[in-house]
Amino acid sequence: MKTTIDPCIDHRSRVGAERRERTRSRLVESALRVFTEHGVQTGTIDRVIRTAEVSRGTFYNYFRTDEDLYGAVATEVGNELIRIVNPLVLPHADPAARVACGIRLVIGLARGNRVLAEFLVRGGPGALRHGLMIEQVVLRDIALGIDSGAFSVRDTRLALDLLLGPVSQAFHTVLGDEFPEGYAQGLAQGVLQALGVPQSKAARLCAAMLDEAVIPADSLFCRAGGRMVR
Amino acid sequence: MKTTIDPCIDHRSRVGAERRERTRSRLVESALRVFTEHGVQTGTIDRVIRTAEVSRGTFYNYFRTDEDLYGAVATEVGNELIRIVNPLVLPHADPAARVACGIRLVIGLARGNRVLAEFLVRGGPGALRHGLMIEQVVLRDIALGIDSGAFSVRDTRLALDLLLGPVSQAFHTVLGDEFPEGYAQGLAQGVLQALGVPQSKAARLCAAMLDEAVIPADSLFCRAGGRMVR
Amino acid sequence: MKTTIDPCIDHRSRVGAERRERTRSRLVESALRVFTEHGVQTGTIDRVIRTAEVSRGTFYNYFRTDEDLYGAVATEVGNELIRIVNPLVLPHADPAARVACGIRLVIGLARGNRVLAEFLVRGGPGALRHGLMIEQVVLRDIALGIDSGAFSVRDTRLALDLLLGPVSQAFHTVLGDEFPEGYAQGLAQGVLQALGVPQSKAARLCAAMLDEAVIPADSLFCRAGGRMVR
Amino acid sequence: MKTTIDPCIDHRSRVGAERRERTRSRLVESALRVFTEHGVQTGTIDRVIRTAEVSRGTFYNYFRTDEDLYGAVATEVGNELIRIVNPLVLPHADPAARVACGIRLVIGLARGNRVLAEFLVRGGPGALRHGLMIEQVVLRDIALGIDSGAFSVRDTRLALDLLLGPVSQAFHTVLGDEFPEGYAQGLAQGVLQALGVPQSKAARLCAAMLDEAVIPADSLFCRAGGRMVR
DNA sequence: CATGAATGAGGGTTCATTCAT
DNA sequence: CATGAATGAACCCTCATTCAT
Repeated sequence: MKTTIDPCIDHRSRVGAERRERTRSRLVESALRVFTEHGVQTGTIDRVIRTAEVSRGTFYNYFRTDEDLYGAVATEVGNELIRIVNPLVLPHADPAARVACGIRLVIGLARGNRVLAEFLVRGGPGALRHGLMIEQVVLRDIALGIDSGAFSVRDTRLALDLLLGPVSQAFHTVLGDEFPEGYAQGLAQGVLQALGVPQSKAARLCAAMLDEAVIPADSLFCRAGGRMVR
Repeated sequence: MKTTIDPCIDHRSRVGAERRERTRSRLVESALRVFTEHGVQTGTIDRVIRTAEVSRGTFYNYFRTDEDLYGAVATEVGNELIRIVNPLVLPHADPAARVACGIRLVIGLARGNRVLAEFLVRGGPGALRHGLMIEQVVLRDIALGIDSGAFSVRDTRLALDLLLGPVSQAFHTVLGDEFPEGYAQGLAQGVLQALGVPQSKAARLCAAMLDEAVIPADSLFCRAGGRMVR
Repeated sequence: MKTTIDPCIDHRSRVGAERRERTRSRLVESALRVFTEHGVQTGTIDRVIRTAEVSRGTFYNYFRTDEDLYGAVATEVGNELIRIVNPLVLPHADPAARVACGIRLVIGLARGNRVLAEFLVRGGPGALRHGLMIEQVVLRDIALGIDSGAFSVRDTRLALDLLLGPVSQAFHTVLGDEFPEGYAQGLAQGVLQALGVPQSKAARLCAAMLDEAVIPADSLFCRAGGRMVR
Repeated sequence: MKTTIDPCIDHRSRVGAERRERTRSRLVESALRVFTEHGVQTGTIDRVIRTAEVSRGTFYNYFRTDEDLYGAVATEVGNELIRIVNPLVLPHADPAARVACGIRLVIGLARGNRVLAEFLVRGGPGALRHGLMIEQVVLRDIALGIDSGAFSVRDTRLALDLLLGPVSQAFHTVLGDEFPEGYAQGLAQGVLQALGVPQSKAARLCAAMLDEAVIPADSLFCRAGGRMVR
């Protein structure tokens, strides 16, 4: 009605939007923590709102159902992974190098941050399918490898299974008691060979020095309480 | 006088034991069917007893909790798998051949019987750990391959992840819409290569003719309602 | 700005707290009624929530188990008894007079309000031990009587058994078909004599006029549906 | 049909009757043990048949419901009490002496045999009402005392409450941690005084020497596993 | 938007009792 | 009579979701 109050509304709505975003983040963080500690199962919401110190009603202002929440967390986890790993993978031109690098980095991250590993394990095989990580990154490099002749596999689907399968198992191993020396390199090498990269090249690529990925202190994984291990 | 009673008692207890065994089987079958159709989640018991046409109380005469039931089913599924696949794998002396054969057979079985595939997918990664299958069969052949030098992988754990990971993903693919031509052979070949078998040998082994495994009509998988597909 | 929010919050939380208190009261009342009519046994919760016209979930927002509920009711019953009887007992300086007065009043109350009698009988001997009644009132007067030489009993435990035992039986009698003329006085006199008060004094004290205790209309006992008898 | 088989039938039926009686006894014993250890509550029958090493069906050949069983046990406990106590009470001509003697003996028995005390406590106040003990023995002596002028109480019902009340509490005390010196005599004396026996006479009667009641080794109480204490 | 009391469908478990063998 | 598998009504309890304030 009065144009003079516009800036005021603007201010209010901007403040409100920020508030809203902060609350949402708190919920996602708390949910990740809860999934990590208790798995994806019944009783989640109670724990989440207690962890986030938010009321029940507030929760439902942000997520309509618990699956909605799960999807949001999985998506953000995927995006965060990309944000951390992608910059370190992209410099490599060779698709095989990219895959090797990506696998080793992800396993390294999971080792250093149990929150991540737990979530991927607890969430089941579906956890990796949410968000955009798979689509954007893995498929991109697989396609590149097939097209360039670096991989001898012919089928995209098959390649995906040969890659994600071992990585998925790796998360289990990461959480287990014993973590064999050179496991990450070995796994990456195995995957490359499975895709058709010659053993010698695979071995060489996986033995290469690797800058360890570093999780930013303000990352979702850290905010969700992941204590750095090792 | 005394001896005339014995057979009577024997008869009674034998009849009782048989009845008991039949009921237990009905429950396990029904549970497998339910897991298959609805996944491993809440609400299981109700559905199982309805499917088995058995009272609530009867259920608890056999299984103390739903996890107990799940364990029983997983164990029996594993045992049944061994019973079917093992005889066809054992004739091969070469560990690589065994692995190739085993993988292809299992995928074939899963294709032919959705009950099996669904259960393995729905049950999550844990489903394969129950029972004795892994211990007895897979580890046996992996150890054989490592010891004989057929595989170049050094670590058992690593080898296991490189093998079970892709197979696990394969079950997903089996249930999906598209099943690429030559997928099973491709996957087996990939696994062999991952384990360090030279590409040429891997390709040859996986292209070999293979007697399709046949599921006995009285098998748990069939009793549980698996419609044969293709 | 800030201060204008506070009253709002205050208001909300006050309304919430009141509502909560009302619901809790409804549950306790209903429970007392149920214990009274059906005894303390299995099947309580269902009946309570039906009587209180409250959902199952609501019940568990207030009491974690049925024993929890029982404890709450017993405690409140005890407290209510004290609240009613104590003011009439305290004016007496003589411990023997206090005991006589207390016993007669309680029996009178039980006669006038079956809810009370039923609960004390159904709840078993443990019902009287909850809350603070015994500790605060009975033991206080017994100790007084022993110390002042009014009672010849020496042991507190013994005195308690000689007092609570007959009173406990009295509740049964109150609920029975026949209630002998002068029963309450007789019982009180017997207890005093048991404690060592001379027969003549005991008789005199128990024959004294007694203002009947009156149960406030808003008392738990009335709210729980006790129809006044006689 | 044939008269010649009569003796045979007789023999068979006699043997059968004995068998039957033995099984019934086993069940009653087991039930007493179970009531003693777990109280009178749900889950009884399972425990009883397991203790008696008898099948479910057999149980129902002897008792139609669980209350039926409880009644049988209470009755037998009462009868056994009479069988042990009565012979030691009857020699006394004075009703006051009889009551004093009876109370002291019963408390002594309960002290020496926890099975007895537990059952009487667990079973609630109703336990003493079953069977014939009360009718035959207690009432007999109370009537005697009133008629002879030994007791000044006038009402039978009142006298019963003044007697059974304290005894009932005594069972609780017997099971408690501390058992005051001279408790049994004190309680008996208190009861006598309550009934109107002069303090001096009551004190004298309760201080008299007392042959301790001895529980026959083949008594129900012993067979039910009561370890003798003290 | 925040709050938290209330909801109630949904699931799990027990146990007295029946009944075919 | 003995047996024990089967029954199912009756309970207890949880938790995702709604809604008045």
